[in-house]
Amino acid sequence: MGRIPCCEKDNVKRGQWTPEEDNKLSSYIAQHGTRNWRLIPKSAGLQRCGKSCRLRWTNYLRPDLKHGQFSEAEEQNIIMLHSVVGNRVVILPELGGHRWSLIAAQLPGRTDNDVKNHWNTKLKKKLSGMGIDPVTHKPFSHLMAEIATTLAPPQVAHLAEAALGCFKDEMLHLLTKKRVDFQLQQNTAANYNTTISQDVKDNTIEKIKLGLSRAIQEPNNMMPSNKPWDSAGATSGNFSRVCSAFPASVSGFEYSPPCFGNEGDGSLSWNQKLGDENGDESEGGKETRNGSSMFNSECDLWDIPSDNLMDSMVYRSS
DNA sequence: AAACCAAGCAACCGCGCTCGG
DNA sequence: GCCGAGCGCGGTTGCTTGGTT
Repeated sequence: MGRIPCCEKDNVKRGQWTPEEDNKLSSYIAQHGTRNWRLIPKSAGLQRCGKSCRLRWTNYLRPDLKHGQFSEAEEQNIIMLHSVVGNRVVILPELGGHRWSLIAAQLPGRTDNDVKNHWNTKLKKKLSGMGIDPVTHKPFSHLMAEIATTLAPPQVAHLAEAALGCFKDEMLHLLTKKRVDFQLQQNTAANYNTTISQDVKDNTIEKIKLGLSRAIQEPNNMMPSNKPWDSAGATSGNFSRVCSAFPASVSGFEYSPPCFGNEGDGSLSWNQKLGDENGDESEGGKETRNGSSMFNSECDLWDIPSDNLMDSMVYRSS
């Protein structure tokens, strides 16, 4: 019981659109509108599937579309809106839309495909790099602490070890690729104004690796030695010490997206606790600082209560 | 200079919903 | 109420491009 295909695939061209095809489609739609997508390709003289024409029009040819880079304000909007609607995909149809289309509706000239691609390729990584889970918009350290409260004491130790293992690769990648380069730049500019040898670079990488391996190999230092694990709070607190083993770029801030409130006080701040030792000038630090300014800018979207936001979105999209 | 790799983007696919007959 | 066509959505794929080795 297969679904009827939207067109005969044999006679249909696929892949990249040519400028001629774009012109044909644009001029046809300008004259006749987008009444019936199945008929459009035939009438416009295109060997394309109607669905393909619709996609090309809605994602690329529509005259009101904005092409090019996303601005920082747009990125703020996407992140903030995603934190509100990102986990509500099930109930969104009741609100008259789906996740990406709802978000795109708040960004004039951007399509859902644009927003989705930008999220998947850039923003997810950006948040991850800041130590924030792009799905829940909570700091990884908070998530780990939450999980830890549900586990028995021995499992917490294993979790911590596993977490360190999971983050190790990511952190090594970030640190060795970005931080080292940045440190090298700093050293070069500030101190010596000379070319750093490959030996120094390798040495720095080795130091970072060593630090991470130590963190993994010495779980006892992070765990209480003789206290009973009698309460969830204690477990969570202990786990935060485990989390403190992560570099500042991962665990050194508090993040409170609007959709989750702030566990009591309701403030919506993003408080970067900048370390005062060696890691301060790292790329990671820079990135988090950008994040900080990002969420405390003049138009501070984090200060919009989520309910107001949803109201406004439903109102505007209806 | 060539090969390889990763990121970004455009396009495709399949599923679910809506609406008209 | 049922059925099928059409549309829209999210997930995924594959091509292109730029950077690195």
